[in-house]
Amino acid sequence: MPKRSNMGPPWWHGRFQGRGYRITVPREAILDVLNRTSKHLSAEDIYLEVHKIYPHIGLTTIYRTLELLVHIGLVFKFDFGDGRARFELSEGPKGIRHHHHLVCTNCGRVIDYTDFIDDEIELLGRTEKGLSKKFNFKITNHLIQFYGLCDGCRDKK
Amino acid sequence: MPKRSNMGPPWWHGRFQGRGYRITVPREAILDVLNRTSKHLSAEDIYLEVHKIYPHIGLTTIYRTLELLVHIGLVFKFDFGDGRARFELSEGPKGIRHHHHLVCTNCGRVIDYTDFIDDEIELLGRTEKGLSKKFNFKITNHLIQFYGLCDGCRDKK
DNA sequence: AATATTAATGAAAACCATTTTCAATAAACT
DNA sequence: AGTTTATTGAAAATGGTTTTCATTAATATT
Repeated sequence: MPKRSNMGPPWWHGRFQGRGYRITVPREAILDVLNRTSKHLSAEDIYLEVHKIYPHIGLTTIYRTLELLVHIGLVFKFDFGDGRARFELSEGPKGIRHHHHLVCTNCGRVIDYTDFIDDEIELLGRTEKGLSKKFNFKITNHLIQFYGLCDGCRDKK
Repeated sequence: MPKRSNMGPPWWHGRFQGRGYRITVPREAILDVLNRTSKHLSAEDIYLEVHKIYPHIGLTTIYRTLELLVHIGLVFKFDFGDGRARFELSEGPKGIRHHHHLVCTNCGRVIDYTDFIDDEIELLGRTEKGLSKKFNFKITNHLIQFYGLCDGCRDKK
């Protein structure tokens, strides 16, 4: 249930208006779902969640909206190698929920970690600046993932 | 043309034998293609390349072999967001060809960079050690990608 | 070297996440 | 309220990847 309460329009409205994009019920519902979770949701996960409240919203709209949200930088799309994309609200490196992933290549488990983020941020800051300059590339986000065998899988092999 | 010349069996044989995996013509051909390029090849790219020399080898075998190679850690699978996976021979952070990617979210261009790798290695070493200990995770590889707009795309928007 | 064992292969079909099509709907502007 | 045009939903299409199954060939055994 998207709760707008009484503190004016949600923070994301500005990202739509002025670019020709419209604020619609499905879009608000999807952002709301993403905003409430810290999990890595697939398009279908989001569909099922949205469906509970708005049964008429179709999976196609979920995909289209996610594509838009990724495009305007509100959402980040991940690939953990299981054939379906995952989505999270994107927060820059300074965001409170910013984290990276540890992916088990055997069972597919994904662990979020926030440790060492400070060191990483410092390095990433330098790297981004350097790359940005060298390649005239405007960097908007980054992805760091470690792969290996998780606690449960490392001994079984 | 897989060239084995005269210096004994290729370095990867040891990764197959002893684990019950067999050394076959398709597998050698695929590794050979990957070994000769520095591009990011899709399964189909590899198929077409292999097909020039071994026209009877099918796409199915390419997929199966790549899956195996990824599983035993010889190959790394990337996702650049265009709906098809890319493969590269995996080299650890110290490998001569080790690099990271800059991905343009507008046109899909991928730039390899090796700059700042030294700094990264130092940080990654620490991070890996810490994460490995904290989560009892055996880290075998990592992925670092920056996203943004490339030289050609940044102004057009 | 011949045979037995079983992993690997190829062709076709199946799979399934994602995208496209197109007519109907509903934001935002006048 | 009326107009414009972005957005939506349902169904069909797409296309990379996986599965099936009978055949072939790499390795082990004799």
